[in-house]
Amino acid sequence: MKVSKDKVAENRRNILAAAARLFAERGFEAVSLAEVMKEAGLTHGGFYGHFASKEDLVAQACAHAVRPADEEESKTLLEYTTGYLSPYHRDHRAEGCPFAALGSEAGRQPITARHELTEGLRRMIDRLGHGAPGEDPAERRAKAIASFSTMLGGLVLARLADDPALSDEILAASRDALATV
Amino acid sequence: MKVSKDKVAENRRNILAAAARLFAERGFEAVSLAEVMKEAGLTHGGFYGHFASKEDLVAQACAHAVRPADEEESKTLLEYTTGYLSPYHRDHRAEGCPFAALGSEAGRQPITARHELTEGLRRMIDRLGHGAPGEDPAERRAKAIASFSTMLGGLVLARLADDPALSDEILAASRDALATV
DNA sequence: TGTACATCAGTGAACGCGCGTTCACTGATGTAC
DNA sequence: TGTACATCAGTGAACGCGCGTTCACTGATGTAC
Repeated sequence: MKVSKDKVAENRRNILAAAARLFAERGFEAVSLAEVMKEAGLTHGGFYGHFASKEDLVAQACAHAVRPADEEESKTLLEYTTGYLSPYHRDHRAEGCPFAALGSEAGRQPITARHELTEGLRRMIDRLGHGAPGEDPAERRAKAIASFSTMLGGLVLARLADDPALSDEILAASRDALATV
Repeated sequence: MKVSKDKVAENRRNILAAAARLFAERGFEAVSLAEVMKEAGLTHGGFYGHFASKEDLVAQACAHAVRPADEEESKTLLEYTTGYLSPYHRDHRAEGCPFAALGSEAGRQPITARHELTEGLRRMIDRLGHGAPGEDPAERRAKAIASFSTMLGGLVLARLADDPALSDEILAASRDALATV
């Protein structure tokens, strides 16, 4: 049955949100289109009315995942770091940083998805740069990049470790290193 | 046809090496068992004579990928950093660091694979800690962990970025930050 | 040392299954009058 | 504003395909004598 234009737009947003969540949780390949549609409250046949292919969904879900968050603009780098390298963030992949959730897979995705993620990464670097300490913009930008590398790597390693003590130690060591930047 | 015991052992090593290479290049799920066996010079039917399942192969390939490299033991942390955050390493995923190639997927793998990777991570931290500067072992260890986080994150982001200039900038900023530790 | 044969690593066809994708159909929407 | 009907978003069965896995078979290995 046909649905209203508003409902169509809402369905599309739901599909993107469901895809972004599921991809972050289980990876691009492990999630089927049927699962995404079910999570969005629809049946799988309607998918191709919204997207051209799974590859298209992956790219648009990446764009959705890295879209500007509006708030948090005024956080300092250090404040951001503490929340990023927290046990809560480590344990909640689906609602966390998409770069940490999908980072190593992202490099092998089609250029469309990589491009969306790269644009998101630029915004992230700019945002962190505004809250970073340093004499001139170039120094602040370099600090933002290096700090984000440490955050991302620390979170990925903390999620990888199957020993909670080691995992906590990785979070703490990465946090402490960033506290002295 | 039956083959000699030596050949069986060699075949097994070839399967593990092929799997580790292909997994690092394309991820665990995108690589089929038939591809692994073909790369190892065998046909797919023989797979189950060596491994119980794909999950078993994934775990053992992880163990293979993070096995101690014997050499490089005496490198300083800074020397290691330079090679790690190099364009060559970024552009050669298959022969590079398995944590960077598979990091974000690894956290969602079965516990068997995560355990092998965690053991490899412990060895990596110990090795880097020996070459790290610092007053006492605890300080050197913390430095090794934070530095490896920066290396891993920097490499993952450099591989993700579809803009070569941004990618190079990420490598350089991460390298420079580690040079002053 | 030489021979006879049981063992078993590897082969390749076959399996069931879930995937991405397609399509005829349904029925609410929204436009033309 | 009210009615008639063309449009089209969503449904669910169906498709071909490649996957992980199984298995009857082959023939070189390596052991028993």
